[in-house]
Amino acid sequence: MSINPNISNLRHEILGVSVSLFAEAGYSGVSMRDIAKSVGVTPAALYYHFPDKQTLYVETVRFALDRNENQIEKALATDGTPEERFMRFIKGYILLIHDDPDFRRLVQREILDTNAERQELLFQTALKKEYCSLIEIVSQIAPSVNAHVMAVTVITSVLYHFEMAPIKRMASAQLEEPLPITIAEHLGQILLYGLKGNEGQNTNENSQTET
Amino acid sequence: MSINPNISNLRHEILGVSVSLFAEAGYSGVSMRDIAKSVGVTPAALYYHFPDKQTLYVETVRFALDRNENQIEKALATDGTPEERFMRFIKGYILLIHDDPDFRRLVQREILDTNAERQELLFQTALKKEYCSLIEIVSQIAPSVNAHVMAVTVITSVLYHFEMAPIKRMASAQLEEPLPITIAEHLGQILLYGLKGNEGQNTNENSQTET
DNA sequence: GTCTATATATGGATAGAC
DNA sequence: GTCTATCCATATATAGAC
Repeated sequence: MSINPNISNLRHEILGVSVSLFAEAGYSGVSMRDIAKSVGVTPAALYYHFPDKQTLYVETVRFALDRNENQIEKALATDGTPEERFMRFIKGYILLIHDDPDFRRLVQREILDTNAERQELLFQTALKKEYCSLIEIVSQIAPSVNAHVMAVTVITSVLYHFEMAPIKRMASAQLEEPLPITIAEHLGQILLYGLKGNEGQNTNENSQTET
Repeated sequence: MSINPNISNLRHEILGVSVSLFAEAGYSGVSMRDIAKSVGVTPAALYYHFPDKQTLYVETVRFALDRNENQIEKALATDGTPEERFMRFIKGYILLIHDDPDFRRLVQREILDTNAERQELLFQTALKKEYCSLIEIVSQIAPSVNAHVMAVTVITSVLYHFEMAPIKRMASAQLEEPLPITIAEHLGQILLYGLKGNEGQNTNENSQTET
């Protein structure tokens, strides 16, 4: 949405290439020379568009967030029943996270990052909305469930699901990876039943199955 | 503890320091100088114990895995009902992942890593056992649930839960972080009910089960 | 086994030509 | 706006003294 046609093409090309490279190797795993080479310019050209590597990196993260903003908005739409919103969130995010692996990995790297300032940027601009929406939805569906644990469970489940694909293949060699929408439906059902099952028994002093 | 007293103390000290540093900043974010400085020796001393940085890194990952082997074995014990095993897995892993944040972050970095060889090492020595155990347990509890989706959901939920702590704090400022055992109980209930709720869908007669 | 000293490569960043 | 050329800090790794 915020793409201004007046702004140089090279700037956008740099950002697009940077998303891939930083997603693949992380901030310190990519040099300005790597980026310049991938774009097909000299390192000096990068410094015309960005004052330093740190700034280029932050702009890269913003760029990756921006290009998924529409999808994110759709997944967070507030119409429908809480159950519908819950499933829409999971489907929307699984698709988003599946379709843009560079975005997914960049977000995962940012979460691992210890730079407080950059983490603040990511959490404020990306994850906070999702988290608060989930808290709201979950509280409506099942007030007695710990909404924080549930929200975190949903976010981690969608955000990291596809990173486990290699394990699936190793455990059952000729397993064909299901379509993302199929995964979303299974995941949504599991988590939705998890919510409702807990709601069934509100007072849990001995909350586990009898042994 | 599998620490062999015959092996040099410095080697172990290097590995211990390396776990922290690599967990914090990743492979390319840590230099041999950084490690040497943290240990209190010169870089040359590192090269007496390890041929190069790559090898030191791989040994560091092994070291971090080894020091948690006992806990992992306990969490994977095969006695008890499937439901008991399921809860034991979640409790054991949440505790392990909570108590050794360096191990947790190192594993997360390895999962993000694109080096196929190193990923194979991690998946074979650490994650495969967990994954296969979960597939087995889940199939016993709820044969009609997609066991792969469920196993991946459980692993991602425990492995990444604590990385979302900053978000929790941002969303509700004075929220006190609950004890790991409390988190494990909530998470276990949600996921166990998710399993059973889905199972109820097909064969609707067992609301109360085994002894 | 650990140090000093150093070879050699690669990193971020800038000046000035065009 | 992009390039050539280069500065300078930092990186991995090794040789040889002790």
